[in-house]
Amino acid sequence: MESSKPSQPNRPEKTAAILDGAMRVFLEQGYAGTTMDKVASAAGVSKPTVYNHFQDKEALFNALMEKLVIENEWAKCPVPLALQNFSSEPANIVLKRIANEVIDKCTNSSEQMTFIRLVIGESGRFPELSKSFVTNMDKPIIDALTNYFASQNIPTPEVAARMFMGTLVFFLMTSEMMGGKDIIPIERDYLVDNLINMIMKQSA
Amino acid sequence: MESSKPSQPNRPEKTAAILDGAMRVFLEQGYAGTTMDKVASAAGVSKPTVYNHFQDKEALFNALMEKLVIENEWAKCPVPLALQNFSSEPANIVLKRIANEVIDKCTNSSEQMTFIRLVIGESGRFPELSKSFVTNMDKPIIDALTNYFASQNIPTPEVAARMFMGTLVFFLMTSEMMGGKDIIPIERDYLVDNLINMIMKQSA
DNA sequence: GAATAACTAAACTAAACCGTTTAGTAAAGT
DNA sequence: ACTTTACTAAACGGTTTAGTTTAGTTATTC
Repeated sequence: MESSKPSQPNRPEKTAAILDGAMRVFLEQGYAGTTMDKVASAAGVSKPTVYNHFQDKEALFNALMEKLVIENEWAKCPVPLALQNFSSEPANIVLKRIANEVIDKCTNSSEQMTFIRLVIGESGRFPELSKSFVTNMDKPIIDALTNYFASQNIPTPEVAARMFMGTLVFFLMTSEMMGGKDIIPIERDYLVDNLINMIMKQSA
Repeated sequence: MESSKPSQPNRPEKTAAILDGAMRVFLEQGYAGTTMDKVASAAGVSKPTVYNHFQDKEALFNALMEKLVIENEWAKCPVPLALQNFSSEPANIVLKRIANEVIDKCTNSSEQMTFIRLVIGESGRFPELSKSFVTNMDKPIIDALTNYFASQNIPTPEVAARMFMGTLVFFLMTSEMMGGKDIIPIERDYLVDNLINMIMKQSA
């Protein structure tokens, strides 16, 4: 007779393969457009194995998104690290590099954009997911920027941090995500340079 | 024998009823969560009638979204109108009223938020929809703000307009749409006042 | 009063999909 | 050799859904 916990983790490498396949399908097709057959096929795994590792489609989706949110390179790499290591450089140089890294991360890999689209699109049905996104992605960036602006004697650093990120996010959303590049065009460097200028003028 | 166009518009009031019912269901359930039975029921109409007025689910969705985008009160009401009629008042008063109207429009009616969520969430599958959104919603607002900031001698009015809207949109997205009100809290008036302050300081 | 146009209610078709089951395989331990 | 564990391939059951069909109703018009 088996012990009362039959749901022992199976082969961990299979779990990883399933999550990897699920990532590709979910990011490409959205939640509703994803079928468990496609996930199994993309993972190189049989469908029952998927159900041995995850209870159902929703549990798989939640596990995947949690993983993507937590170990996302976006939150790990650019902003908090850049602000702690290079804060001896001039502020406009530091900020410009950060802005360009944020923009590049989104424009170069379409996965980043698709991921955010998915989080927003499903934030009605999966409110915990979007909260986790804010906690693990937005909050570290806003906190790091706020501290940095405070160290640069910007009078209202929380506001400056939100203006900085807000302007970049709005630019990315309208230009890239929603295909508005040619509808309300603006040169990227022109926007970034003047955004930084406007904020940094406050410290003088 | 009927003329070669059998698809004459049926009773227009039925068309309106279908669009109205479809609006409620689509905004509440999203594209995938919406069934044509629910639409027919919400519209007080039989399912074949839905299909007599619209070719299929996708055509109905497109027609509805096009209508919502074009005749949206958001694009009609606050920004362009406010800027043309009251531009004799002090700039910080005008901008504060606009900011509050934009925020109120989104926080008071959950439909506005759900609508935007839907547009973003489906912008992968319906790219024309999001482009239409940018054209009819973002562009008029950005253009009006740009002209206004130019009239107030702000040096880079296009950038200021994007900072203004970007900060508000970022605030609404993180706080309201993604449930981050308590995760990265900021007082609304504090944000709006200092956002306007920062921008208007540029004209001096 | 017959014909027509727009509609309704309800049943139906065809396909998709979630999740399960069945039967069987490969590898490891005992 | 026997059992157990983790898996595969394929089929299946039940549900949901887009879209259609059928039969009948209301209202208008000729």
